Amino acid sequence: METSATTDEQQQINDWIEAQELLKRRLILEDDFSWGLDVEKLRYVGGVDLSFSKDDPSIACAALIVLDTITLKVVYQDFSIVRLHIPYIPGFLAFREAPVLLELLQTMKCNTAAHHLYPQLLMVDGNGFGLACHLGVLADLPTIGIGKNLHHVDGLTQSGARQSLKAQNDCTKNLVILTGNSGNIWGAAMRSTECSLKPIYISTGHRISLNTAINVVKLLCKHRVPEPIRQADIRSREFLQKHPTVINSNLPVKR
DNA sequence: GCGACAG
DNA sequence: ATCTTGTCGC
Repeated sequence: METSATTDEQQQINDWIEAQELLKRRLILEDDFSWGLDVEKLRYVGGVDLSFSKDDPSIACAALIVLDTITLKVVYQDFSIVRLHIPYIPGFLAFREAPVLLELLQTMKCNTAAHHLYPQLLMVDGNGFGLACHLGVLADLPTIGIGKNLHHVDGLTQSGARQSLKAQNDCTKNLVILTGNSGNIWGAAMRSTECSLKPIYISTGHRISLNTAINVVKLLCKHRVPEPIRQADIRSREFLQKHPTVINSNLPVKR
């Protein structure tokens, strides 16, 4: 029995790996949108995040917020409290968090009153090469991944990234491109605020180049974490505290 | 083979 | 992700 359970889990992982391979083929790694870095044209940027209940770690509040790039104010927000059935496994975060977030996006798209605020670009917490790519392809949106930590991949490590930042001769540079052992560029580590030693990790999700992603992040960094992500983080946590028992059961439930 | 490992 | 106080500074 135990061996069959293990086999099922392994099969699950294999399915996920295959799904990721298919998604990877659909990725667009260059700028694919009509707006430039002009805030008059890039007006609405979204941010998504999940907060978890301290009592029951399977209960989460997902948030989608949209920010006006000119005022840096929140112009739209929506939340969904759900019970997650898929565990957190490093490397497979998207399979746990993407479904709720896609649903929040879909709800907004169908809402005629809010439709004009639908984000032109989405910032996702986590590293781009995981959740942000996943969401970008499935929602067909330009996405940027913002990690507060680095998921170790292709020989990259958090301490290595920090050393690279520190080792730079040019003191004015607070950004380092992260190239893995394979030669692939995975993203960038950036000190987004003068007073923050700890960098954030920026990476490409979908339909955007790393260079543009970095510039958009700089544009929206009032604090260490860019504002769309920060607001999604703050507000999802706050919503969960205010509505601790209202669980959305409209997600697929295991039977 | 083992460990490291986004949220 | 979550558990957590005070404290320093603009």
